[in-house]
Amino acid sequence: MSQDLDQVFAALADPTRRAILAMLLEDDMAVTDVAEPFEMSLVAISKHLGVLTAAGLISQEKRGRVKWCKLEPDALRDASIWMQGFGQFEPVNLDAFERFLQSELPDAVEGVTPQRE
Amino acid sequence: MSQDLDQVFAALADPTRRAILAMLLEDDMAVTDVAEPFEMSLVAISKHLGVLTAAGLISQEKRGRVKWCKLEPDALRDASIWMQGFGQFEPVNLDAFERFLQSELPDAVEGVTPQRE
DNA sequence: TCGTTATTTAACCTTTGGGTTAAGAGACCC
DNA sequence: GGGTCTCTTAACCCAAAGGTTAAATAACGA
Repeated sequence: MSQDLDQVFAALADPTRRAILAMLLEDDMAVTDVAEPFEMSLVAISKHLGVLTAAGLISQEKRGRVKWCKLEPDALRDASIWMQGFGQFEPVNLDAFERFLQSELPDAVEGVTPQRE
Repeated sequence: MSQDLDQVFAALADPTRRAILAMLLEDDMAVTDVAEPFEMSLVAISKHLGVLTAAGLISQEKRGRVKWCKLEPDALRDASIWMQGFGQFEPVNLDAFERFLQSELPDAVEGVTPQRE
């Protein structure tokens, strides 16, 4: 479905959301912990997580009072296939990927919302 | 750069723009010809082309009074690499890609902006 | 030079997106 | 039960996105 791609690409268009996905690549996380490194309210992060969930990029499971966020990389499959139709891109160049992570992981979040002090 | 990815993914999030890219996969086209199959104004298409150009996904070259639009698939490379970091996706499954094209090419544009008569 | 074709700019409108704060709902602990 | 922790909902704000029509620009063809 075309609107699935809409949602996936739109979700990926935000640097905060991409950073969240990169964090979840390491491990499942609770909402509060996801929010911790960002310079924005928990509510904002909660909304971002809602967008990611709607796009199918993560799933959220509530256990007790904490809601666990889990990466669902399969949601990227269709988008990836779509893009590959435009050209043969590297067979998983992990080095290049690492560089992206460097520029998008929590540490780099200050770059996203530049604020001194 | 993180904002490059912002622009690329944001550009891809719109079905009209993805349809345009799919059209350009076949051949370079003039702005008017790109606009022809869509049920929206030429101005709107011109703006979409501006977004695609800003994202680097196409280039536009003016020859005489017509501006030619050309696909620049390399712009997808970084985005593709980013996504592949989340999983090994099919080594270019062209069948799957064809299906996407079917659902996004001009004929399917009515599905995008559903309007009878 | 004049009308036509190709495209953009300007001005506008409405919806969506990303953020805020304040209040609410559940689950936990004592 | 009362306080606390986790997360969402509600109400709001502002900027950006996607569309419109009307007017401007620029190249062509006669």
